Amino acid sequence: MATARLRDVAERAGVSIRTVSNVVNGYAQVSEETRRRVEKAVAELGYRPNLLARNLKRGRTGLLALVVPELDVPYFSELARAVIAEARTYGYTVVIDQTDGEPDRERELIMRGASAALFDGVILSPLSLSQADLARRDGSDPLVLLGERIAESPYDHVAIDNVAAAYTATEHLLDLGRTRIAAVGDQPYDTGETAQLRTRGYRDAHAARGLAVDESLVVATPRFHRSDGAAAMAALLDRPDGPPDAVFCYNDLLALGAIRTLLTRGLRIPEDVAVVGFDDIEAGRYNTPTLTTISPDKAAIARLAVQRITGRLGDGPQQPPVELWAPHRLEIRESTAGS
Amino acid sequence: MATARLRDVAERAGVSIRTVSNVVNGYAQVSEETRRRVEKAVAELGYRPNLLARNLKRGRTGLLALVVPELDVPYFSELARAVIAEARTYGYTVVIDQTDGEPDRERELIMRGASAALFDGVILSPLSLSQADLARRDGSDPLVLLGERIAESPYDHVAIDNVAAAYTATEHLLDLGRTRIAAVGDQPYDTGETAQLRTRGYRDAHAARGLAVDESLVVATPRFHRSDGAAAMAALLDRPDGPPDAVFCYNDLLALGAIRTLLTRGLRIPEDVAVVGFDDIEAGRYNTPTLTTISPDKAAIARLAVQRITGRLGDGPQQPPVELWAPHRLEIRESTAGS
DNA sequence: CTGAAAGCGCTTACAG
DNA sequence: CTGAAAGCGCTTACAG
Repeated sequence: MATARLRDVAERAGVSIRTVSNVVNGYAQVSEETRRRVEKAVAELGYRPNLLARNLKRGRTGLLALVVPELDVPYFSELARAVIAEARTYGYTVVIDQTDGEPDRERELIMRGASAALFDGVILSPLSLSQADLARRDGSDPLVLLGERIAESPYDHVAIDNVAAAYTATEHLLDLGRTRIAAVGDQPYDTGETAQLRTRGYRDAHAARGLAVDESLVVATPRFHRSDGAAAMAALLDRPDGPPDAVFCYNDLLALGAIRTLLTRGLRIPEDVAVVGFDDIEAGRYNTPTLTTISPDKAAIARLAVQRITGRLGDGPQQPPVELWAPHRLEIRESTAGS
Repeated sequence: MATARLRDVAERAGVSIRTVSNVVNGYAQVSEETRRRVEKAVAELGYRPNLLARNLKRGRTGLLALVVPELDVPYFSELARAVIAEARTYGYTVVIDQTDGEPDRERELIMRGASAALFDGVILSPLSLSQADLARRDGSDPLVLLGERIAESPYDHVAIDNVAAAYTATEHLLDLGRTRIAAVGDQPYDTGETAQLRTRGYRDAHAARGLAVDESLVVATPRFHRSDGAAAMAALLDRPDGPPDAVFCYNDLLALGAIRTLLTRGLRIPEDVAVVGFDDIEAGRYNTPTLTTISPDKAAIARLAVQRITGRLGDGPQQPPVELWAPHRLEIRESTAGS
């Protein structure tokens, strides 16, 4: 009974399945009397259309997949909110998938999502799939990547300018007169492209003022969690040459972890150590001290990504892949400006 | 070309579609030579099985939906992580949907999810759908609800004991000698059932000691966000009779918002005001002060919910709906214990 | 306004 | 080991 089909409804109502389909979908004109009979049968049988069958026939599902590494990293959940809102304006429902950065899962999802008809399109924020991996695919899937196009890639990319953002963040610290600025969150390996771009911005800002970078102040972290930031900060404080006077963390979570360590050790923020984060998550706005951060325009990222996906869904001529840039700005708060 | 079908592969390889299906799914024995031909054709055509068609035929999708009000509320994203992990052990992929608490969306999702074949089952954390609403459905869907069964309901429920948890939290504050304990997060309306249970626990703890509750200290908040907690705390501080000496917030986000307000106003935590939250999200563990909170066993919630869903998916005899309880405990940290 | 029928792309008894 | 064929539950020209 949980599985009444169109045919069952038709039989019960004494009409053809075509007619049932018409009333269920609100198509065409159906006589009042027939409609009533059909609706009665639908109710009695508890009929609900099988979406798999409908989608198979229609050739679309109305579903967009958003694939992110970690949902409990606020940047991603906040981005998800923006994507969901944007997709709805196009009539799409978004369904979210978390990969935990496992390459197999990321691969599986772009396969099953983009080209296996389950989803009409996918927006992927790759973590363990390097840009090079992605460049190997043929690009015919409705897939938009979040993050700069580093290697040549056959897909659309939506990103903020990480080098420029990191440059701005570092410059802000330099403007404050800080001279020993640590950079926390480098990822000097294949899939750490975004982190590497931020490191580049950090270096460029120093170079622009003729300042040398103390390489020991550039610290790598395995992931971008609070615990990584706390641990990195602890290591920085334990250095024989004393603590840095500022820290640029590659995301807000790292910064929040670092702040916890600083406060626990009795250091003052920003007097002793100024801290800048990246992402502008809500937690940073309610932390004490509130967190200075780079704020990427998440709504813009969502808008560009969804637009690009839906644009590829029609039958129009396929456009060549592009790289789209969303704006960002520096949000100055207590962790660098005092209260 | 993006849409090569089984038939195309079969033609190219010069075999029947049955054979192609066999090699694609790794079924049966296929001669080395045939397999090679088929694999070559698959690669050349870039063939990937249409999952919609496969699922329609197989009668299952391997997809579980987790429907939550807000993904950027850390409790839900942390819960999502647990559900995803648990579901994987059963071979299920979970796909997440955010309703923003809109009743229409919650309704749509349980319709399309549970009984429209897109998902094999759904785990729903209802916000705007009251228990009464849910009780009206027929219960034949593979649907598990998160939250206590308040009204009679035909579905399985998985929850923690909110009354007991709130009782424990309040008792902890009373044990500290606090006498004016505010409760922040009441929702005295139809869909605020969980909040109301927490208020009941708060009252019971007072009653158990023969203490009267100052009704003006029970404050409602529209939602459970940091901003709501900050605003509620500000209002509490502005009272003519002075601030409370403790606050029990119905989730950690409210507590974090309240703490921000307290710190901004120059009050000391816990000396002037002790704060207890609910949920045990990561942010509370890195906040300064770290947050005392009720820690629901999210892994247990996930385990029970997924088990229950998968249990309903087989062909076995259907069991009557049950109410399952996950454990919780009080996690004492700096916001009540000092540092 | 409504029927009979083809077909979306698969899987899988049934034969051989 | 492999084919020919039915059917999962829909939608939708094509007729009438």
